Amino acid sequence: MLRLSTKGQYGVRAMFEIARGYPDNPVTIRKISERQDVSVAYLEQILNKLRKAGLIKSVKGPGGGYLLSRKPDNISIAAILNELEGPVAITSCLNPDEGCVRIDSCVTHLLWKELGKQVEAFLKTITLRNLAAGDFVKIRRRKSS
Amino acid sequence: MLRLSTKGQYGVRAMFEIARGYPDNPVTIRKISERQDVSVAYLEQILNKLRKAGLIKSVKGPGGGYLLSRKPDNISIAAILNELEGPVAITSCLNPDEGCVRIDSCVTHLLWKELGKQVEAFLKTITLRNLAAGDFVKIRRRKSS
DNA sequence: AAATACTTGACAAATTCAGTACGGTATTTT
DNA sequence: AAAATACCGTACTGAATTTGTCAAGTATTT
Repeated sequence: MLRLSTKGQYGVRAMFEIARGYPDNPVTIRKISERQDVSVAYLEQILNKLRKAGLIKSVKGPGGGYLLSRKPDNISIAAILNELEGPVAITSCLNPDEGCVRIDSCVTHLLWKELGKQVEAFLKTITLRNLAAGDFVKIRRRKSS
Repeated sequence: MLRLSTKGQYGVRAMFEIARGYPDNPVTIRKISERQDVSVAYLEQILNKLRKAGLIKSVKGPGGGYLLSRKPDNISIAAILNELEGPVAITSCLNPDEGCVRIDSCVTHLLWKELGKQVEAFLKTITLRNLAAGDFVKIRRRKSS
């Protein structure tokens, strides 16, 4: 359950590759494709979205490719996934675009909302730099009510 | 992103209704259907799985219905969703049944694994009793590395 | 001018989801 | 015993989503 689409997965991996060229060594789509084993055509769709979102910028011509727009420790996994898959929404009625007819009577509404918040918070704490270094934030649980 | 299927959602809501009859007041499918606005036929599929998993038991005949097998504070949301949707697996390669060909080279493997663990841990702390009472565990974040 | 790269939109096969339909079986009440 | 009530199980299907591919551009540098 709770699976992420391939677009999101590939997107993060692509960003990781682009981060390797930071700050001024453009990485071509072809290189990303080879290293991460994803087709060039599919990557184009993904990178296009990320570029429009301002997370990366492109340099044309020979020697060109993609570059990070910001520092690796300033780009979170949450930011990447948000562009490719939209915000975390455990249920469709939690999606801002849709709406919930039975919020008041729904006993689970708050539960899913809270879960979504937890996930989002976690993904916000992980940046491309953390990813490259392999160090993730550990969370300590504690009852509060 | 990260949406839960309706089976999981309806399953939790159905369990909530059954919990209302705890400890010895069987709740019929029809009642659950009316209260939660889910078709009887669809609920049958869902409750069947939960019964086989031992979370609920059924009483036949007039006056019959479904009962919780254990105390409400001993049934977690994680347990319910696990039966209906399988374990949390952010990526298909984290599903125990499948497998990952590129674990070693995959930079994101640990990230998704960690996220899955966090989600699972959260859902384990919430029980049907918490759900009925509306009190959820709050988590406090803290850097550890 | 050629080579290299990025850009865009349409399209389609495959998979998953959400739910229905139907034909049972078991138990209790009258 | 029969009727009523309730659960059990499989098969099927229409719709939506996912996961890509394909084709035909446009832009920039050497």
